[in-house]
Amino acid sequence: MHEFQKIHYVLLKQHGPQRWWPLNGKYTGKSRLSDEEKFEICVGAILTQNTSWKNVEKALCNLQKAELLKCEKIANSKREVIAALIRPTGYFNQKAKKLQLFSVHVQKRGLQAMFNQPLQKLREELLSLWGIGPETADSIILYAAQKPIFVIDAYTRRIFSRLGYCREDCVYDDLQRLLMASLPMDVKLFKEYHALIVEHAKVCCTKNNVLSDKCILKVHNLNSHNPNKIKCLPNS
DNA sequence: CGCCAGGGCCTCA
DNA sequence: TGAGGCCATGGC
Repeated sequence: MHEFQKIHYVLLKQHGPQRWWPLNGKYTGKSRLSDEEKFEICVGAILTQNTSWKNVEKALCNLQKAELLKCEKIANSKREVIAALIRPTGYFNQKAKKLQLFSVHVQKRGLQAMFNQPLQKLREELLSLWGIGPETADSIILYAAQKPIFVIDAYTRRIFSRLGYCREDCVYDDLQRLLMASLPMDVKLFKEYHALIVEHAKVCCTKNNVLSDKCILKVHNLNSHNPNKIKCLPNS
């Protein structure tokens, strides 16, 4: 078994199934999603940019209560109305713009038509939108469109850099290629793996806490990887 | 008070 | 391409 699969197994054993993506506060982990649910995931993916999920939940709740958590509603509302509702997530002016540009695009394009494309086509289309970067695009692809791609975020970089596989400031696509090269293209695996990374980072791999002794990855000696053996990700 | 949180865009060299 | 500034709230 490759080490990346072993790490997933160990994290799963410690933290249990995460059942992402959370939908209106609940973790169901279901794979059949309505268009409304898919859209809600997209909204959450945008709102959680550099923001704790707690604050995103408040914003989603506000949108829900105002009955604006729908593509057409967000697309046709006033910018200030959206901004006020998503205020708890911070960057509310920018994010209101991002949500509206995304919603207008989806409205014109059609969610199904977009998501039915091959993965790379979908990724290019998402990345062409203002406000959608690689992590947000990949979160949408994996959790909303349910196509196999590994989401890289600050937690992923932190954990895998501390395990010796990359630099903490490594290039997004480089780390993504490294991880995906040794894992089966499995949507459920990628969903759970990413969720487990987030959970693990929150619980015992925080910024100021470098692989503590209670960290299961350290216990299993999975941090013995030598970056000189397998080529450390080039940053330049 | 400071740091951090499931980033991304813009500018400038 | 890369470093640095900017966006901004809430929890601890």
